Amino acid sequence: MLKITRKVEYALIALRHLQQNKQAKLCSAKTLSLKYDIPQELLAKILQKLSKENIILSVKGPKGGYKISKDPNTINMTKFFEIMEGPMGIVDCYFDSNCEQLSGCTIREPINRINNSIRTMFDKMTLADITFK
Amino acid sequence: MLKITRKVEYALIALRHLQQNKQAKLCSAKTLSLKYDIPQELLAKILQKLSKENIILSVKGPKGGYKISKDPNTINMTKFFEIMEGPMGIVDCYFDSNCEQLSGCTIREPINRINNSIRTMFDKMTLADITFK
DNA sequence: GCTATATACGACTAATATTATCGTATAATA
DNA sequence: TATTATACGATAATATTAGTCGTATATAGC
Repeated sequence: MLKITRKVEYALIALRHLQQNKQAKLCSAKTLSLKYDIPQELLAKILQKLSKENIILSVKGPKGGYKISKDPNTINMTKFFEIMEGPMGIVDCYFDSNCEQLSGCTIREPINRINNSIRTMFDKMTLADITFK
Repeated sequence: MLKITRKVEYALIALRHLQQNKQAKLCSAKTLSLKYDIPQELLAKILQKLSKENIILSVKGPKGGYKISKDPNTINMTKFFEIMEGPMGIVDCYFDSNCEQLSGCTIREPINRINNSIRTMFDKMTLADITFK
């Protein structure tokens, strides 16, 4: 429980690399997958998602690849997690209105307090805290 | 990601009930499962685990059941989560020394900082924050 | 223009983890 | 001794996550 997924791990490793190894230089999915032993197709998809959200920039063709396109200090971890995996919460009830427990659930309020605490914590952290420090 | 499991949810709902409905009175797994629409066998196992850890007390036989046996103010959420699901961390690397990435992993330090933040947060919360408030 | 290399992306399969059920044993009440 | 309850290991069902495959598109270099 309370685990980040490998997708998120891979994304962070890749972003850290892109951040630290000269912002100007392009780096391909293949290069990263070999260097960090990450399945290439999977990493490619992750990078595509990050590119779609303009966190990194992609260039097609030979000599193509990815590079950082946004200051990682400007992206907080809540946003990053939600880009990677959708709405973040330790339970789904806030987003999933189909929960058949909803009416009888007795722990929604306390759970939401925990949710908010976690959110607040991640709101205060930025990608740079992970990719640079 | 970062979700609590249903086992934990069920445990919290049951504990809240036991806590609020007269500490002295025994309550069976069946009663709770009917009231909160939780699969009986599953709930029973959860209660057995809590009983093994002396958070609740179990009594066998007809008229048997469970009741709170420890002040929920004395059990912090880190301990509770670890009773329910084992070691808590947003990644396994701290516990799983088999991670083949370990040597090359570049995000262990920042990830551990997040881990510690979450732990610290849950260390400060007690079961009573959920079962009573 | 052609070839090689790279991103883009949807569909699919495999692996793993979670959730739930079943069977059987034991204890205690009446 | 019949009934009701906990104890617990084994297994089945389901959901989630991880990884693969096929195809399309862009572009650099020859």
